[in-house]
Amino acid sequence: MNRPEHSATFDSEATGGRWAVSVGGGMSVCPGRLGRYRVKTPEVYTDEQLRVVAHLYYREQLDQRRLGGLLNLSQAKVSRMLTIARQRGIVRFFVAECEPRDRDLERRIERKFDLESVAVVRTPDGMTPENKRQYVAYFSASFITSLISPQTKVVVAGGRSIGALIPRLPEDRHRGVTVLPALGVVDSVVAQVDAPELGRVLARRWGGRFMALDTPAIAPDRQTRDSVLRHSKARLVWRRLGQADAAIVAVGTPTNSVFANRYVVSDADHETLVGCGAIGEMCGRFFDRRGCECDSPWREQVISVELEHLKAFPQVIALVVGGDRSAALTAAIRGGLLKSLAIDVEGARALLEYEPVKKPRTVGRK
Amino acid sequence: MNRPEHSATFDSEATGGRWAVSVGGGMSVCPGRLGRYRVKTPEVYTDEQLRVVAHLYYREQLDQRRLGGLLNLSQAKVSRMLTIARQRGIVRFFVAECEPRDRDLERRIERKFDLESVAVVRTPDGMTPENKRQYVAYFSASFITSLISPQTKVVVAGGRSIGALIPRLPEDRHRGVTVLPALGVVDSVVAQVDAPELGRVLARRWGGRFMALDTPAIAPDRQTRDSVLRHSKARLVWRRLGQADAAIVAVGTPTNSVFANRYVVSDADHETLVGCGAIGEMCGRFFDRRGCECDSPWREQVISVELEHLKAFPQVIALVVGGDRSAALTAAIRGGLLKSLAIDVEGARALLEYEPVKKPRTVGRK
DNA sequence: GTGATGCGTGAATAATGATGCACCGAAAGT
DNA sequence: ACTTTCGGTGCATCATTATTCACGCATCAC
Repeated sequence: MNRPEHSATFDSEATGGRWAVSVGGGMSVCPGRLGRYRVKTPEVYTDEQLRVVAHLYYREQLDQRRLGGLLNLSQAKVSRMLTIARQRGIVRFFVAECEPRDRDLERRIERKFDLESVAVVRTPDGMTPENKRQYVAYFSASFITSLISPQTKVVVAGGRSIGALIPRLPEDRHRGVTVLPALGVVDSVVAQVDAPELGRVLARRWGGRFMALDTPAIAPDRQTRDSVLRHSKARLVWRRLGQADAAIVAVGTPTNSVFANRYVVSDADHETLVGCGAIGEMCGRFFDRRGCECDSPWREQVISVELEHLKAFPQVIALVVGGDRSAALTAAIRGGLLKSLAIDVEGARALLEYEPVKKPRTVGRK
Repeated sequence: MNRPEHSATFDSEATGGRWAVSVGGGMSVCPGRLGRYRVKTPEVYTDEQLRVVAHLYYREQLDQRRLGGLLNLSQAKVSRMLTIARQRGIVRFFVAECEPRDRDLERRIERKFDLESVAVVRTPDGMTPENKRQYVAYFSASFITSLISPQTKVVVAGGRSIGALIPRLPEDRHRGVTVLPALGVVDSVVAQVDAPELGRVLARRWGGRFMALDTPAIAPDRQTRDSVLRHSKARLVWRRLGQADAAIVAVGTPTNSVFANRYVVSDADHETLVGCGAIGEMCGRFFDRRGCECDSPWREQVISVELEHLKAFPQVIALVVGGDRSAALTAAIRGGLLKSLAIDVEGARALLEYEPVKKPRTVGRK
């Protein structure tokens, strides 16, 4: 009981994807597996037929069921025809330009700090910090992904920002990286945002393998740490940490770090650290305003990737949300700890405006 | 729930504007009561917010739930924001132009027959007759509506075509017409497409009132008819029929009319009618090729609007689907029975090509 | 203050759209 | 000729989106 639908003609610029989207003046049909479909889904429907269906659906606003009734098509068929109509560009969506990144700030930061690449994400006003993290994570995900080569070793730190980031990273089964956590388990109570957890997820996501670092992030004292590293099989992993190709890290402050938040950084500890000149933290290690690790007892207890190693990585990307990290960030950058940065507008502005208390003793670039 | 054959469904409550649609080069934000909303729903959201949501939804293809999670909005809110984004034109749909009407044929018919206005609807190939009716009805609905002034008296005939039309007529609570059926009940078994039924529906649809004609469409004989009209209170209604401002009618043939289809038009009757020169039918009345009512017994028994009255109406719109009505149509037009016409391409072509023949042999018999 | 009134909201729910699946017929392969 | 393959289809079902509903919070009139 059907349409003698036949009258093959025209050029169907078949496209994969689902929605033909156009933005601003130009128009970009969504990508996808073109050639395949071109062959697999030939001219089953006339452009004219699709136009009619599209017209009735989008302009006349008939729902698919009614529309099908009118043209004697099943609802499923209408749905499929609409998909094809979008693919062929018979229907296009124009979305007002919304540039989620501030290119200008990016340039300025890149120039000022001589960073490899910077993403500054515009966050809508009135977001809660958590929203902001999610938002920035979302919009910097592809940026960050693009900075990491397939088949490499990637170190992943923990924290809420990175915790927000990982699930947004585009799945990519062919990236096949080796993921290592920047540090071990911080607490017996495993948090979702601990580096090992995140690493595991990332490895799964990118179809890579994960190497666990089954050590505590912090040992009670130096001896313990050394023996852990000497005897444990984790030693291997730990050493590989130093030879990774890239790292995705967050930047903390003495008052706001993984440890400060979840741990024992007593007021006393805090004072000690500040006394040592600590101004920021990365991967569990505190550094001064030159970006050099502080020579505090912490240093002897932490089991994580070393700052000196980070410096040597071809790529180290920091994900920072918020405007209270300028000092730490500046220090880390000046110290050559970072190569790239993803940050929100607020943070970017603060960073640009931040003036180190003392003369910025620009430690040479990496 | 499958194939509702043809919808006995109601009207889809056109809920104001749902989609901002743009076509071709121009762009029209969906109508609806913008002004109203503009006032009722002032700048609750900034354009920027809407852009972000629209971007994430249309370009990044997040579903509303995920998107809401990202921005900390309920799914419902996202849905509403998208609606507003469409209304404000932040999102626009471009649909390839699809001209459902054939302007050229319309011109030619208007010119050739000196009709007031003509709509020729392009029907896709391979439709069943029922589909075609639905389709033509759909696309001629606004055309027909535009020809009928508010606050006037409208006569409505029956039949499948008009039955398909009525539910497609745009709702318009301010039209406030008075609807009268072209004729009474044809049978004790009321069909959905009988004039009284259709009239009722139309009146509801246009927020007007309906005047019932509680008489049979056909009386057994002249006496009965006269007495029905004399005594019945329907007389009033019947007389008003003659004073209406507009009519929406179909055109039948002696072999294919309301009566032929549903009733007693025996072969004998048929012969009688043809003998009288009947070539077409409208509102239960048969006419010859000059458009004059045939002087057959039928004429004395029918209780319906008179052709002479139709002639006097400022507006009479015929809705015709199919190419087998050319003779009847030509006669009706030549006789001045019609002012406007809505027809499909096939019918239009047939009409233009049709050449009246002297011999009443023209009526193709089946 | 004390209701009214209106607007915006999320949760629940209804409506609508997309898709997995089995089936069918045509064309290709054996 | 028979079998296989493959695109295309409708149905049933699942997923997503729109809307209904009751509520909370503000403003406004009394």
